[in-house]
Amino acid sequence: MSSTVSSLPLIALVDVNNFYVSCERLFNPSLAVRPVVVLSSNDGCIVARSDEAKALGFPMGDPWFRWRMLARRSGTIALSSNYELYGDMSRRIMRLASGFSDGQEIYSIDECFLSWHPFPSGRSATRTGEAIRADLERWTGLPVKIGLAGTRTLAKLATHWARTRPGSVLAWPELSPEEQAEILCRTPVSALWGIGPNRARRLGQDGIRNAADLVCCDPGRIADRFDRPLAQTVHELQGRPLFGSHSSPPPARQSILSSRSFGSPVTDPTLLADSLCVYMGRAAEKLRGDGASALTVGIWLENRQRGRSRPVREWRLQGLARPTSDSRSLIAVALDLLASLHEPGLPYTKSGVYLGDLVPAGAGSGNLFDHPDAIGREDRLSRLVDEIHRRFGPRGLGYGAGGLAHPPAWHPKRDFRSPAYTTDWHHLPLVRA
DNA sequence: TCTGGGGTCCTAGGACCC
DNA sequence: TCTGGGGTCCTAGGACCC
Repeated sequence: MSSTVSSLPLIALVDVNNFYVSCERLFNPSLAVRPVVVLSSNDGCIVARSDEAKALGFPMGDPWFRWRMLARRSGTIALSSNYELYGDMSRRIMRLASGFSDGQEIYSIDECFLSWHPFPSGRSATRTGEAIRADLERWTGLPVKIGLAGTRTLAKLATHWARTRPGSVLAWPELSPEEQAEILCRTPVSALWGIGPNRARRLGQDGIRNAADLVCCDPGRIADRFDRPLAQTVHELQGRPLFGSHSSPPPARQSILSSRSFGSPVTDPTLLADSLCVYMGRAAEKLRGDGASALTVGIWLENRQRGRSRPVREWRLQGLARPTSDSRSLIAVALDLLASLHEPGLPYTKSGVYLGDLVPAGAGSGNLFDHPDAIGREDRLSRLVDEIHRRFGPRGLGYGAGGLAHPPAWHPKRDFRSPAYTTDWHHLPLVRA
């Protein structure tokens, strides 16, 4: 195989290693060589692990209480999620990464796709990846791995194996056919992007166990026997890109959710209302940040009952007469819905809000009965609140339906939280000479 | 008493991702 | 006793229509 890629489109997946743990380690060097896990909101589940913690057997996504004893015995450090820190570090590294290619799509808080169309002929994909990795690490301190390939599914696969490479970079087109075949053989289908436990089990029943088995399949037959998304995965594995075109802008968000589990069960309707106000305030701010308005508002409440494996979740949805992004209007709808949903005495464990049918702000807004000045006033007030949040943080000013206590009684547990090193002056680390 | 066939739209729920 | 949060897409089934 030649050592360079010809003039074909190329996609790179940039993935920060153990992102949450790596963020924590940036500001707390004593974590550097110790096993570390980061817990989800409410200190519920393990959502990130250092390599040392992985080696000890801490699993992803499992409830924390099952692993507390192992943590104590092994000297593993557990930290609550610090989303202010992770969000800020994510913005920094994404902004830097966007400068390396023609196109960028931010896929998650710690991953983005970079694309070239075409990739310059004669240039080495491997060396390009290595240069990006070195710059990102130098500028942010965060360790990354990079996989490059002609399709996203192959770029994902390449990133999965990049950890085994000296420079943490793997360019699929620059591997020999033998190397490619070996990787496909050694990759179980469950490790491929888009194949979860369910599809892996069904494929196994047909004797399709690894990526090498799957890449030989006819996508049409896979679509008939299984489903279309799986057939698309086969297409992509064979090197024909389907997911995301190279030039189209990333699709607009279709819905916004905001929810949290309560630190302890809540029966008081005033506290439920307060939680919905806070979540709707957040969701509406995100909505305005997208330059969008919503036509559907929803809320849900959850209660967990003994003996039931899954919590009971009850929804209420409401269509709006005109699209809006005004926090107060959206909160008013949410509180109306709460009145019809809430059952007195039931101990709720979680609440959430939903904004759907999003349209660009201004589209179809206003009707005969709305005074234009009123719409302008709503908009200016919401944007003023956004500005206050940007300058003074979310506690600077908020919408409330009851509780002013801080932290509110329903607030999730965060017993092991680190400081907001990069977003709060009071949390700046001090260096003593 | 008899009671088709095909289309669309909506919703709930499942599968998957990080 | 203690099980996250925020998304996307697909499918099946019911309601409805002609």
